[in-house]
Amino acid sequence: MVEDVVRTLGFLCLGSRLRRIGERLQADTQQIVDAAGLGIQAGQYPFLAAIDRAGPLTIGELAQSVGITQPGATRTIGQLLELGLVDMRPAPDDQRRRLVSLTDKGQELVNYSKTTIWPRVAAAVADLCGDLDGPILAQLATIEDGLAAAPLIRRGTTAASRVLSDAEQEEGR
Amino acid sequence: MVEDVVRTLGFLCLGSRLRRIGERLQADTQQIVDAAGLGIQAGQYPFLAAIDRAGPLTIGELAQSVGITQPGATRTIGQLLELGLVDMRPAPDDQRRRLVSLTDKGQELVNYSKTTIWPRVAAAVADLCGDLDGPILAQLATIEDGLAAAPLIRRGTTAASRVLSDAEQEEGR
DNA sequence: CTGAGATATATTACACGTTATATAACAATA
DNA sequence: TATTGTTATATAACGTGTAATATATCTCAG
Repeated sequence: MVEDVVRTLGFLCLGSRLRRIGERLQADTQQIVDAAGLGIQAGQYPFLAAIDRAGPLTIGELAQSVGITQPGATRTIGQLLELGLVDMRPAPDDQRRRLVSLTDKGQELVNYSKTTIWPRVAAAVADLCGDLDGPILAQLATIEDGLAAAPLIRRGTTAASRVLSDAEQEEGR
Repeated sequence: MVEDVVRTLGFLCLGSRLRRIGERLQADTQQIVDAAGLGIQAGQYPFLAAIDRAGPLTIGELAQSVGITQPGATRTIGQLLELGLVDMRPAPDDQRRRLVSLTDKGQELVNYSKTTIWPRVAAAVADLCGDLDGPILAQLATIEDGLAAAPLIRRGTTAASRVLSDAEQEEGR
């Protein structure tokens, strides 16, 4: 077996490692989403969730809200337009801004996801790392080992509804 | 100010969030590397470090070692070949395998980086999150806030040598 | 020793992030 | 009001990960 250098090098490779774990988590999440038969990418959800929470948002606000750059937001919103999940029209007061809102179809998808997929994913992730504590490198090692032992799709199918609100509290610090 | 949904949604978006932070860390690391005037990408370092630690490795072993897929390893090694930092030749016993080793130039770069850049980066990251403890979501929030307050390049220029060995111990659990 | 399957690497196409820059609309001042 | 600068979005080019597949080499059963 070969040494995992990214893991061995600790803080030096923390960036690579976070990215790597994040990609793995997203891929695992995609499996759960796909299993529900919705034709959507997991990475598109934060955009829908942002509009669902805050009401119609401009491209720039969406970019800020999901934490990526504006061209990335423009592209993803383009995809969601194609899928008929969102609608875009110029803001009435400023023709430069484009207000993006959920279509009925988009709102339905969000409502459905909120009751089924999202709690399921949150519960699986919580099962993976919800009770962890301690230095970050140790937690990451546990998460990596945990994912190797059992992917998200085989985790946490119970107590799902509890988890979302916990997450929000967490952030409220 | 717009709400950060990825942060708000907690475990549900942990994948996106880890990726986002990882990308940010890597971009910050690149600044430090660039400041040293070496014409190398931060993401290429793990490959060099892997060979430096284990001796010549095949493409497949490198992929495993760095934790990416084989096509990614093939591409990065291609770049390092272009840069003259590594050498590749078929394994003597199996013509399918390609053994990748450091050139003199590559070894020099590693030796130099080991004494200057790597401790610098590790120290900056340790300064950012070395003393953190507690649930992972809280730690991530602190890291995000910390990066916003002061990027890596403005962190941890002292006590650098200590950090690398600590990281290795950490992993030894 | 030959043909079938397995394995290692290379190639291709794609996903999704970035930076840099173009374009359109707004704001302000000479 | 015409010009000049700023702001919002779109587009282009690129980086670096992935999955799917082609190609070359090895292994082994018949």
